Amino acid sequence: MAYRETQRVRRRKAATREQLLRAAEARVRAGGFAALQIQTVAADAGLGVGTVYRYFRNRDSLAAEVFQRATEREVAALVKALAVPGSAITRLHHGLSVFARRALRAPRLARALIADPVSPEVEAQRLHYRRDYACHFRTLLEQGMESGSLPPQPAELSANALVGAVAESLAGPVAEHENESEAVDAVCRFCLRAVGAGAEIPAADAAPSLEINHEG
Amino acid sequence: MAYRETQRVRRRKAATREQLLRAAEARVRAGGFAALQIQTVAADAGLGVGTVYRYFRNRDSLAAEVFQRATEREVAALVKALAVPGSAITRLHHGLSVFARRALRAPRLARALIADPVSPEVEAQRLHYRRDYACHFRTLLEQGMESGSLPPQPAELSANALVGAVAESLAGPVAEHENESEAVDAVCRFCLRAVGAGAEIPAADAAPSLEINHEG
Amino acid sequence: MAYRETQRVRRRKAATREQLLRAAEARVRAGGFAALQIQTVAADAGLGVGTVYRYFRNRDSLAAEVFQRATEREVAALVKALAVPGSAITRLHHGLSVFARRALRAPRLARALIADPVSPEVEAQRLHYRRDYACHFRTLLEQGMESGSLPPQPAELSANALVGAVAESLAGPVAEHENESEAVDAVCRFCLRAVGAGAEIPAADAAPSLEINHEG
Amino acid sequence: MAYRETQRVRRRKAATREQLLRAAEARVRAGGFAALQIQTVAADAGLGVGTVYRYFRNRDSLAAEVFQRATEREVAALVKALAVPGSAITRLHHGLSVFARRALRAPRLARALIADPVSPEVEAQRLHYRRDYACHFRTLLEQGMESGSLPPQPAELSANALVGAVAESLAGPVAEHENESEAVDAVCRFCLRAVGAGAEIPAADAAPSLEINHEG
DNA sequence: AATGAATGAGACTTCATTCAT
DNA sequence: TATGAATGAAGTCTCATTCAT
Repeated sequence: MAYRETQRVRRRKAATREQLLRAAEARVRAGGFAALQIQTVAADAGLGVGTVYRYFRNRDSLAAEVFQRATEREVAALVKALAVPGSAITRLHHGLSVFARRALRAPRLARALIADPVSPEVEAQRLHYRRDYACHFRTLLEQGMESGSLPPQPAELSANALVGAVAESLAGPVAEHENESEAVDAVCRFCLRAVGAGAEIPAADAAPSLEINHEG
Repeated sequence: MAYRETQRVRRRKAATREQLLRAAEARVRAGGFAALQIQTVAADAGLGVGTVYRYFRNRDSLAAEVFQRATEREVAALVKALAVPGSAITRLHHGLSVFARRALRAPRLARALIADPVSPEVEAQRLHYRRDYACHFRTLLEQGMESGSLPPQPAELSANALVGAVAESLAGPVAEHENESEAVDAVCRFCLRAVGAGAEIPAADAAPSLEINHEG
Repeated sequence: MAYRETQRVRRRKAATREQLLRAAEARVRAGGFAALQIQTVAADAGLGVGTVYRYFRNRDSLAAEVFQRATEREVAALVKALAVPGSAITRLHHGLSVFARRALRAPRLARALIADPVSPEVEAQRLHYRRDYACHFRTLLEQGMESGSLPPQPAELSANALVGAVAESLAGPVAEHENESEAVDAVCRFCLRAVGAGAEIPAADAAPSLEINHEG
Repeated sequence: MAYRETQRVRRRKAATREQLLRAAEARVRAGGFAALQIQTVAADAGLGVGTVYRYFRNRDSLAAEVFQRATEREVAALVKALAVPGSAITRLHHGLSVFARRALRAPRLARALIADPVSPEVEAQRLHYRRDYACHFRTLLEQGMESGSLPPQPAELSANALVGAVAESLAGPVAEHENESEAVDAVCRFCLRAVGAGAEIPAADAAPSLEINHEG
């Protein structure tokens, strides 16, 4: 009756890891990366401190994985949003809209991913994933420039500026808005104008209205 | 005699306070608010730790004042930049250009003021001063809208978006640029288009070229 | 059938125990008793940590047994070396030579057995086995004294001093030697003189040259 | 009334440092370097944990200094003992006698200095100081060899062997002795014979009888 | 019987703050 | 008034041991 890593155990382990990551992300979501503390996370997950170290080499590794997962989720949501038919500008609009909405719903998390001071290990993740993220905006911008529908501009810088504009206005520490939808619309218009697509901004009532699934 | 003594003392106290604030800001400039540590600051200023507590109630108070002074300096620089003759858009352009350049020269400080996680006490300062800061952009935007040279838009949100766009693209953790002047120009154009002044963007060689005095 | 089953099981259990002890000793050999960690040993042996506790009550028990086996092996090697024909001094020379060579080949292990700080449980083992070990030297010394070929001396103390002299000079933390054989010879001469057999030291080329089998 | 580091404060600081080093050494003296724990030492010294770190960079630094001081004291005692008039052998005898007595009085400390496993930082100290220590024995041995009163032998190895012989027989984990003076005498004789000075060993009642001051 | 996931006591270290000088 | 010595709460990480599977 030798020990076998049963299906059940494996599932439980995966669940524990998941639990830890969820607890960790919940903390980050509420208080940024400074709030990701081993003891707290362990307690939140209903586990012992030592257990955390069975699943993650150290605090930074846990933080890096929280970062990675959250960012990948954002990237996935963006990619999905961009997968609509239409011109580069239309798709950019969709992407911005989704990004904006998500930032609005989880502002502290958005800031954490975009601007929180983090350890070098996590910073590396940031560089990696942000490049990935910005890349999608960049590609659209380049398409738009090629087709002549967007004026020439440094795509990389514009992409970062878009991220900054949305994040700061909707999820920044001083952000404030009465009506969420209006804020999203306004930021989208701001961004589209910013990249030079102002003329083609659809009417407000034609704005993309996608459902958002924050766990997706 | 007694009076002069008092005055001399008062002057010395002011100088000590100044020293501490300078040392503290230098740290923030290099490593954000996390780098503002009492012992380090005291040592940098050539003073004792206890002395810090004679001039500031606690670490947060010191941080708040560093924050305040730095922001006030930024506001002053902005106000000065906006004090040029010309249309709202021209002045906005000047303001953005100055803001961008300053962010570029002191990126870590810019991030610290705009996005670093801080204690509630400092966060209050942020709210106060950022409102002040954005107000100047807002006023110009409102003027532009009134005169019809800018399309209608929520001024507050646009102002924040401008700050975010500049900060993230020039001073953000992923910011990267080969040529500083070009980056500044590009961001300015991005911003002017964003607020709807795209058509009136001056040629690059007509861009405002102001000297910057970082201590000013 | 049932009997053979039992025997097979018994053999397997013995093999597992052996595996653990081997892995544990390997660690001690490399890093002393501090390097004997349950998790490491289990992993090295390709077994689970829980399994370790099936075969040993706790860490100290495992350490004690590692200690015992290693010391017994040393004692056996010594006894074998002493089982040569010849005078007490000749045999002592053989013994020292073997001891020295073994210490030289496994210095960290030698230090672990002789000097590493260990738990009281293991310390008890040390006392027991070291007495056993020294006993053989002691016996020879006493024979030598009786026969008049060695001057009177407290045999127990001399025996310990011999162990210390060899261990420290060949396996001590500051030990250093260019040529192993010469070092062994030199220590042997040192020891023989120490016990008062200086005059009878054989020429270097007549030194005993025994094969050493470290697993034996 | 500017703060001045008064004589009194300076003295108190020195006293605190001393207190910490004493407490630390006391622990080492009782339980080896493993017993040198920050919390324990702080408590023993009647100080807070943080205070330890005002005086020592970290645990290893404290350990290194304990090591250094203790070893320097041993070296000094040895040097003083060797500063008697007489032949190399006479002086060697004095030195061994002092070394032996000190090892006997503080056996755990002696073992800690000579054989305890320590961090690389402390190990470096060991190498440095042991070389220093052995050097004195070595010099005498070399003098003896030159003058023909000692047979040729590798001085370095002999010196280490002397240290090992004394330490193991008097301070080793298995050391045991009814009469301290006799043990010291016996070891000295053992050592003198070992280096080839057997014939010149003074009568037991002519053995050097130096006072020992362990704090000296 | 074997396993390894879970545990938590215990060690180290940092840094804001206090207080005697 | 200025100082910096002293403090200890809080955070990270390790590793022997237990226990459900």
